[in-house]
Amino acid sequence: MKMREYAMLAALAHRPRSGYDLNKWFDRSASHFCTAGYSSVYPALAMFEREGLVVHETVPGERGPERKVYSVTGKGREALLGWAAEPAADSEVRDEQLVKALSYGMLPGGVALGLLEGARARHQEKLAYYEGLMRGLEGSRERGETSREAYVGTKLTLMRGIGAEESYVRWCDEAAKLLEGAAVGA
Amino acid sequence: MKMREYAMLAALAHRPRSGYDLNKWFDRSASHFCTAGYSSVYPALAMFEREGLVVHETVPGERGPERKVYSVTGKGREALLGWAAEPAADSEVRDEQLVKALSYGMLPGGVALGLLEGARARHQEKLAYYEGLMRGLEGSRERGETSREAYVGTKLTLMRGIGAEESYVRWCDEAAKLLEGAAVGA
DNA sequence: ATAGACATGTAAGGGGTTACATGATTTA
DNA sequence: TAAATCATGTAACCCCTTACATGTCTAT
Repeated sequence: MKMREYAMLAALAHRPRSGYDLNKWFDRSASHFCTAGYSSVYPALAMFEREGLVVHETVPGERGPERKVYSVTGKGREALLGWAAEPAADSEVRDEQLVKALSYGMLPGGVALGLLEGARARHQEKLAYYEGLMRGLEGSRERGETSREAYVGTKLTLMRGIGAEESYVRWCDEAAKLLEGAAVGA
Repeated sequence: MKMREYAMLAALAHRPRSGYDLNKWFDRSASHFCTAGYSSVYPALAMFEREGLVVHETVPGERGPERKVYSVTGKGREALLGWAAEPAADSEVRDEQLVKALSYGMLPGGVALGLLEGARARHQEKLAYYEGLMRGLEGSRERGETSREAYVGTKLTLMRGIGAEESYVRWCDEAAKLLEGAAVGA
């Protein structure tokens, strides 16, 4: 089983969810370390159920059609924790910005600076987004809506998201400084 | 054309290289933002040549068989710079460590702490590696072995590599602190 | 002579993204 | 009544990784 499947299992361990919810979770809360679309989620859920890692309950949708809400079984939790207790593989990053940055020294003056400014704004925005999620998590924990296990797991990923974006914003600033200093005409 | 191909073009613009060199460059200097193996590199090089983006010169290998050394043409440089001047897509990260961290609150005490220690060591090591590359780059620039364009491009990626690893090490420390405070028995 | 680095490629298989397909419910 | 959100799935294609295939040169 791949990382992505374990991510789903972990999200279900934090709280029972439907495939639709899982997809939203990937989009809104996990996209900075793992992604998935419907075509990964639904087949995975079916497989989990065949293997006895999850069970589902059909619930009438509050605002929409019927939902299949999945929860992890004891077996599923065991599989998850056995995997989580092993050392992790190196993380993989594909960053187009850095590939473009390889050529920033060849671009006419100012162009790269503009691109860095845009990148800075996008990362600053993401930073604010994760900070918002963090406030939401703390609130939900205080109101007793979130278990200690789920709180710790989610907080860890949000801390990383925030740290990563702060670090990226800093890079944008330092990169701009370097380009200003190294400008062709300077 | 995809990001990975432009990365190759940029590396060739910094300095002419063979497919073998390109592969080493991906492994040693670009793996923190873009990866590629032989089976991407050689077909891409052949395609670049068909499109007139690069030309190659066959050079007797100094310690080994013959090498095909590729350089970018004017057309290749144009294609590269045209692409580099466009805003970049969001970076994609696949971080198994964070997926495992989702379950750290469910792991028996101490286990997660041990995993974080191991992760910290690996990232600290990478940090030292990038710092070494940075020293090498500065030396090579001072000795006039590297053009200003190549220096700026490479420096930008190394700055990012260093910042990203520093930030990851910090996360490992903060995560450990959180787990110590939130331990089941605490 | 054998291991290891140098060097260039091809083939196959699996996983993941994108697009497709369908339908219910609510809100404007 | 149209758009947006809710909700569950399938199919096809592409890319990427892994493995395969071959050969040279140097150093031990």
